[in-house]
Amino acid sequence: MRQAATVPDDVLKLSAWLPYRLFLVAAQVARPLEGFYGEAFGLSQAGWRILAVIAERDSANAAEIGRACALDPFAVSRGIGQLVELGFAVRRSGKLDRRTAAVSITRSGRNAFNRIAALGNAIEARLLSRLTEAEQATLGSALTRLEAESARIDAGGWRALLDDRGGS
Amino acid sequence: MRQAATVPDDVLKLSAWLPYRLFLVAAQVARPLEGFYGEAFGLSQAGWRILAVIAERDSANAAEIGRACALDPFAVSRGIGQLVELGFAVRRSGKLDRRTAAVSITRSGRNAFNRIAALGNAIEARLLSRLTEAEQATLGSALTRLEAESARIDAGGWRALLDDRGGS
DNA sequence: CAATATACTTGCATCGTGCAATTACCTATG
DNA sequence: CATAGGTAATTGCACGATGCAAGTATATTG
Repeated sequence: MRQAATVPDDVLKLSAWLPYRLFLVAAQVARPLEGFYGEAFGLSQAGWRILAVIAERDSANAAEIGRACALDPFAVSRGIGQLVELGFAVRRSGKLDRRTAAVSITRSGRNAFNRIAALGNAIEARLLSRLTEAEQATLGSALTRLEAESARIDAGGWRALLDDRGGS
Repeated sequence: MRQAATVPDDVLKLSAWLPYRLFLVAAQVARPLEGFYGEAFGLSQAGWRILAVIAERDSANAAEIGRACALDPFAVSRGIGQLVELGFAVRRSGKLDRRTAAVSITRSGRNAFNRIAALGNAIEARLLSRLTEAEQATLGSALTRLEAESARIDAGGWRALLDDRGGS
């Protein structure tokens, strides 16, 4: 009964694998929200993210937006285009560097944002209602470190993952 | 100075919004993994998820697979098709109900799975290395409840979110 | 004042996704 | 036991998202 060879230590149970669990919650919660802003405003996911970013700034250029919501320049450009078409944002060419454009939210963009944010907050509240205050605090602090570590993992690529043990 | 009207309680800061934070970690961590199994095996995300599911079962039909990895029947069918083409899975028509097919992993499918799972485990280890044991336990238990609550949110759709206060 | 670099945009080819229609099969009913 | 209706899975097609090459406009540098 040399069964050991058929049970490698590489087992991975999808439903218990941390990245999948995070993905699952994020995906399940994103669907109703996307449904809402899609139907109500014809907004794409990138459009919503960008709208949220410019809602909390006076203005931002494409690079800043991309950094703030993890979108590549192409997606940012198209997302801004969509918001401008919808009348939710305006582009003004940058005063200092005219290759950049200062994007800002319009009044009707802010109205849309407020409606979507209300739903977003309701979703977050539903999730948090299942956690104690202590758990919420722990989760928040843990997520900060997970965000940093996942950014490093992403930056390193898969080749870097196969040999090295642990991190700094 | 009736400024209150211009500062509604609908503010939502993307970078502090729980669903976005979960999404961000999941997405950043998924990219290197997808890069790996995409280049190495020509596998899609659905293909990888299905492979992981049939790796832990003797066989499964499409409906079971879909339930286990949150994929709709179309995606499952196409994912299985891909795995069969790659030689990673075989379909045998179900003995009890011949509308269903019993899908099982092949030897070479398991080889591929083991290689990918090694990477997946490395990623998870990197993430967990940033958390204390206590935090890992709290996160695990919190995620269980978040999974359940997000499933309810998803099932209810966005209309159910706008009026009701709290949950059960 | 070229030459090169940067910020962003556009076009195009490709791929994933959603949905209607289809096939094959099972089950219940008269 | 024929058939009507339901279910599991698949396929075709249309559409939108995504990735990348190339283009435009502007800035910077030697």
